[in-house]
Amino acid sequence: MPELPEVETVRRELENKIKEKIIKEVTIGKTEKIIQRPAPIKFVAQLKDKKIIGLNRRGKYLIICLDSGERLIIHLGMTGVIIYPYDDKTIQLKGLNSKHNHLSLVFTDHTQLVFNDVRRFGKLYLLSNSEEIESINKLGIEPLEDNFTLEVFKKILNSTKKTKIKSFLMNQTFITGLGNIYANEVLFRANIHPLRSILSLTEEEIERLYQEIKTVLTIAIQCGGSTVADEAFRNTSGEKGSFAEKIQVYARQGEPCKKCGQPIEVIRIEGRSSFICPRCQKL
DNA sequence: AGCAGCTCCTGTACGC
DNA sequence: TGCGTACAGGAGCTGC
Repeated sequence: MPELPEVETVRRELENKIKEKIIKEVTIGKTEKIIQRPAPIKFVAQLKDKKIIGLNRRGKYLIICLDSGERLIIHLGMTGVIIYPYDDKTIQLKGLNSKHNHLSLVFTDHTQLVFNDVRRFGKLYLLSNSEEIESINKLGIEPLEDNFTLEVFKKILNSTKKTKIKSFLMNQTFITGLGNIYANEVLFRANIHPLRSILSLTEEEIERLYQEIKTVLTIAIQCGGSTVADEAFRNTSGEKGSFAEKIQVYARQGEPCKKCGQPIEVIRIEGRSSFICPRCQKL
């Protein structure tokens, strides 16, 4: 699923490709629920004739800035993909079906950008320059920004001591950008069991955790994101990222731990699969 | 406060 | 072969 590194990969690629382009035509799919606001008719009308001046990211949200001061905000959900330049024939080769296209932007140079999302967990917003949304306002700190220091990390941990560490990492209001794959990887690499409470963590473990959050996300961005078996992450050209090869625990149940050889186990935490090495990550 | 459990959704994998 | 079912999970929600 797209987490911070995947969204950042899309942002970087897309920024080079679509900056300065002017939207000529806007088409939305039948599933209008994906458009959170404004109402679909207004959403389409307001995008028309706008020029793209830059792309930002906040957590897992992609923010496309327009010359009008408005922002087109995209959350990829589980299976959302942005394809540019879009071509009806070639997307099938990438394993995508055009019936799941939910937004299409045709630019004045006749190239096309498409947002495709099979499971429809993605969300689209078009906000005026002053408009804000709660889901972004409440997001926590960006783990790759300079202000995410060890001291700040400890302070955030201190605000919610009883929470289990996996829940903490997955909760976007503390640190934003980690999803199930990277939360699993970070905990494995730091040798910490996902059910450990924050209160139980030693100073050393907290430091390892801090380092691994930054390391894992940085490596993943360098790899252009990840793609695992059931997951459809593609960059904007439809290519798969290469972080998948570096994954240590996610979806490896039954396979030997890459550190000690013990079979990886899977447990469910808050409805999500957690993959652990029972020897390296003790409760 | 924290968490279990449910919802949204479709494609894939599996058992019979 | 085909049908039913479980599963994948980001985020928002209810309710204990």
